[in-house]
Amino acid sequence: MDNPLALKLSSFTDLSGGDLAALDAVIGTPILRDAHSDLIQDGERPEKVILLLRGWACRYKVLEDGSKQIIAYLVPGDLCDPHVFILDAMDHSIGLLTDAALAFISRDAIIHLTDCCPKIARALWWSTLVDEAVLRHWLVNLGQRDAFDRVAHLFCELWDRLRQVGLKEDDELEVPLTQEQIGDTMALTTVHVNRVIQRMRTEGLVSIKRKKIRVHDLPRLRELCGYDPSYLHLRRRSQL
Amino acid sequence: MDNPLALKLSSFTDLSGGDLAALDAVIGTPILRDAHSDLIQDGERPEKVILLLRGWACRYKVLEDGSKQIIAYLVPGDLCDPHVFILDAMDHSIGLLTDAALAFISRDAIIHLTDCCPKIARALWWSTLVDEAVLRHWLVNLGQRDAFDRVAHLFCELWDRLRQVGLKEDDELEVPLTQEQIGDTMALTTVHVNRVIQRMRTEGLVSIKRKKIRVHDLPRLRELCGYDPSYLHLRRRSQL
DNA sequence: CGCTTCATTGACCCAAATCAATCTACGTGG
DNA sequence: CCACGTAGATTGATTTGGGTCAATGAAGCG
Repeated sequence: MDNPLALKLSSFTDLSGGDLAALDAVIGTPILRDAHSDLIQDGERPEKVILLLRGWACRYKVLEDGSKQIIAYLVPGDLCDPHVFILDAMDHSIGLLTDAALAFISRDAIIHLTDCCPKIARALWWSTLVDEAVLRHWLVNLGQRDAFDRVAHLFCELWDRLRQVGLKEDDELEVPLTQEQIGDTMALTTVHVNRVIQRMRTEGLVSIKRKKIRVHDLPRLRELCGYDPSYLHLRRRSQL
Repeated sequence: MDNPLALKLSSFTDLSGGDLAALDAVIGTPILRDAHSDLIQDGERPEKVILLLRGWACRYKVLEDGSKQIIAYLVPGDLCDPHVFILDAMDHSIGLLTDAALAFISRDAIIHLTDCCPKIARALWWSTLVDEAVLRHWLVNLGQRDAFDRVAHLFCELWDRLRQVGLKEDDELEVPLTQEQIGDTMALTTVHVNRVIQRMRTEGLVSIKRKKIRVHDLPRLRELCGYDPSYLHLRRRSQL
């Protein structure tokens, strides 16, 4: 299966052949975009739903004083706001962190998809609820945890999310983020992110290869920061 | 109109008489509960959707080390997670901050309501998207703003949300929260919240009457903290 | 080879935390 | 009616995690 959305939704529900075909149909020809371009900007009115097929993106908000907060990461298989048409205008931007392949899905196609395939509708709901749970978890991170635990939690979460869409077969995680981006995510300065990662490195938890951070020792990282992945709701509700 | 949910949804869409009747029907006899009790706890599986009719509640998460983060406030008219049945278990708790009146709505009643009344279904969707926008805004607050601005933003938001459900006719806002609760919300210690509020008091922005904080000078508070309420999406999308 | 983008390091600073008392207003039982 | 207990608000002294500022590497690239 090379449709990361289908793969992600499958981790929640059993999709039929028809469901899978419907999910493939909405994608069409992938559109390629370069890193650092914005998919949609704060204040714009979205006309399409964006599905990320390859690469990484993020939601972010820039304040008047120039400070920036990354609000969420989008990885392959993530669909931004299937029901965003209801609102008037975006209250944040979505930008690409890497080169990416995208599918732009029209409002009508989304409506058709959910009307035809109740399982998909339900699975998209689930996905939306998980996105919200992740947001709540980030809020708890920023509010209550120190710098080390914040960064460690981020790595643990990305590990689990990438594994869910089949992008992690090995036992290492490669993080394609600059230390500045990690800082904008966890509300730390580049300098401090660097010091945290230094510490992780001297403790043998991560290493740097070609400017990319690699996480080796996930079990110990999890234990050190008290990570509990239940908020990702990776298991489906038993009776469904 | 004494149904705060109907009032809230009306601010987004025009509800018919039938819609209003349907919304009244799901409420039934309000249930009274005392402050400080939990409506649902972390790890439990919700069986009913909770509608808050009177009083204040909050979502919160307690960490292993005992620290607590308030994740959201629920005020009259707020419905928690209309689609929470999809998930396996709660990843946070919901507790009452004041004495309250509630309606517990069954899963079937929610499904019936949304199946019969497409306008209500859409308005509930809108409400869910606004909740998520508020959460994103809080994340930006915790990550990028200093103590004064965080507390000021909270007051401004509560002002707008209460006005939306008809609980604010005068030009003052009474905040029924302890300084400790404000601290747990904005990730500050009680001591520091107190100092921030002292400052607001000496600058004539708020006052304390009978242990309740009262906000007088909203315009200046808004200006001082750079508050922009667009994230609450109080205006409906024009063409709907 | 010179840019440019990231990563790294050191010296110093500050907003907010911590610790530790008070103070105040209620509410309650006697 | 009052002494007492308790939750919450205040205040002061001190500490600290992380920020700020300012260079210095180091790798990739046109």
